Amino acid sequence: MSLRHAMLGVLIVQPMTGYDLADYSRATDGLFWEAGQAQIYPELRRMEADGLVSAKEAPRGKLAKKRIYAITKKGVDELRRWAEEPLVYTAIRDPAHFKTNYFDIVSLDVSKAFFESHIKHHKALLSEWEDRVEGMRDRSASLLARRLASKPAADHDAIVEFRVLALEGQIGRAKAEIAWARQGLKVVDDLRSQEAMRKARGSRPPVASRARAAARARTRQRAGS
Amino acid sequence: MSLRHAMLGVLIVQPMTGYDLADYSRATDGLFWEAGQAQIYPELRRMEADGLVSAKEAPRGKLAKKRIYAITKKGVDELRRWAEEPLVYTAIRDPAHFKTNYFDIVSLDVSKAFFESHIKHHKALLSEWEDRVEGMRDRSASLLARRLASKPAADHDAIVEFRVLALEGQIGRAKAEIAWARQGLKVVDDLRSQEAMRKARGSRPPVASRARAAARARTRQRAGS
DNA sequence: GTAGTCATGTAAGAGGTTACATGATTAG
DNA sequence: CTAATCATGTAACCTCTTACATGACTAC
Repeated sequence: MSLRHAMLGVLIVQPMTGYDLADYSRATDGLFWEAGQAQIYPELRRMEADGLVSAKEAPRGKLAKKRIYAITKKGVDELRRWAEEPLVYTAIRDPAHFKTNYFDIVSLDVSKAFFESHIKHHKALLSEWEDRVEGMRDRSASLLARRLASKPAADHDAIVEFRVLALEGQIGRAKAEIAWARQGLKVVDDLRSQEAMRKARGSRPPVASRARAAARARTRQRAGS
Repeated sequence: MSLRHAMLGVLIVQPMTGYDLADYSRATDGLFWEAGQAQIYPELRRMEADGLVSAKEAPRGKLAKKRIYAITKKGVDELRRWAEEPLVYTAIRDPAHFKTNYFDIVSLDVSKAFFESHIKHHKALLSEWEDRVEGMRDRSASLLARRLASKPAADHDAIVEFRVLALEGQIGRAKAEIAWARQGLKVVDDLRSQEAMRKARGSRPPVASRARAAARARTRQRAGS
C-alpha cells in the first residue's frame, strides 16, 4: 500500500487538501507515486477513518468549503513502520522487454521504430530526474526546503541524500533502458545486413551467419564485464 | 493486455492445457509474464470466446477430461498486431526506490539491511536471467527448440536474438539495481561516519560535512559519464 | 460573462493476488 | 494406500485507470 505512504510522506511536511496532493503527485517535488483524484479522495477518507490523518474543514470563498488534511502522531508512526518494514519483492512484468520477445514476427522497420522511441522516452525521463536532483542539491525544491526548515541541521544531509538516492535509482534505470534499446538497434542492424546478404547471393543456407557471430561476441563481452 | 499475448506466445509453439500454461509462466523457458491459475483459466475462456484459441476436450485417464488449447489463425494475427502496436508508457512506480525517500526517519542499520537484501535479491535474479540466456544460446530451452524446429533456418537468428535481447533487458535492469544499492550502502556509510564525528566532538554544527562533500563528488562523476 | 482553476466526489472496469473448493490420476 | 501431481475452476479483495458529475471561485 504505497499510495497511502506517499501521501503521508507529503503531509508530514505540511497539511493540505486532496486537490493539492493530487497536484503534488505529478509535480517535480512530490509524491514520487502518481495517482489520480479518483484514488486520492477515497484514500484520504480511509486514512482519516484509520486515524492517520485528521481533517479540518476550512471555508473557501463565501459558500464553498475544503477539507485540509494534517498528519497525526499515528500517521507519522505508520510512515516509519512502513519505511522500516522489509520490502516484499513481487513478480517483474516489463511490457517493453516482454514485447521484444516477439519481434521475430514483426518487420525490422517496426522493431527499429520501437527501440528509437524507447530511447527517446527514457532520455526525457532521464533529464527530468536529473533536473529533480538539481532541485534537491540547490534546495530549490519547495517541499524539501520546507522539510529541512522544520528539522535540525544535523538531519539535513540524511534527508537530502536519501531523496537524491531515490532519484539516482530512477536515473540508473533510465540509463539502463537507453543502453538496452541501443543494443536492440544493433540487433536490428545485424539482422538487416544478414537479410541483405541472403538476398544478394540467392537463398543458400548460411552456416555461420554474421548475426550469430556478433551474438557470440556480445556474450563474451557480457561475461567479461 | 499482456497476459493474453504471453499466452498466445506460448501456444504459438504448441497446444497445451491451462495447467501447462500456468507452469510455463514460472519456468525458465516460458511466458515471461507470471500469472496464477486464477488468471489463466478465465482468460483462456475469454480468448476462446474471442476466437484466438480453440479448445479440444481430451480424456485424461478413464473418467477425467482436460481441455487442450491451440492458437488459431486469428490468434496469430492478434499476436502480431499487438507486437507491432506502439507501447503505451505508463507511470513508473518502483517500491524500492520509493521507499528510500523516507530513510531519513529510519535507523542506519535498517537502511543498510535494506540495501544488502536488495543486492542479494537482484544477484539471484541476475544469475537466473543469465542461465536463461545460456539455455537460448545453446538451444537447450525446450520451447525455443521446438519453435526453431517449426521455422526455416533463415529465421532462427531473429528468433533467438530477440529472445536473448528481452533477457538482456532484465539483466541490465538487475545490474543497475545492484549498482544503485551499492551506492545506497555508501550513503549509509557516509552518514554513519558523519554521525560518529559529531558525537566525538560534541554537537558543533558541521558547516561543510563529509557527506555533503561526497555527494558533490558523486554529482560530478555523474555529469562526466 | 466566461474560461480556467479549485475542490470533491462516484461508477465501471481492467488486471492481479490470495484463498478456497473439488476431484481424478499417478508414482512410490 | 497415500502423497504428490494434474486439472479446472470460483470468490473476495486490492490497486489503478477512465470517465462522468457537480459546483464554487478567480482572473480577465
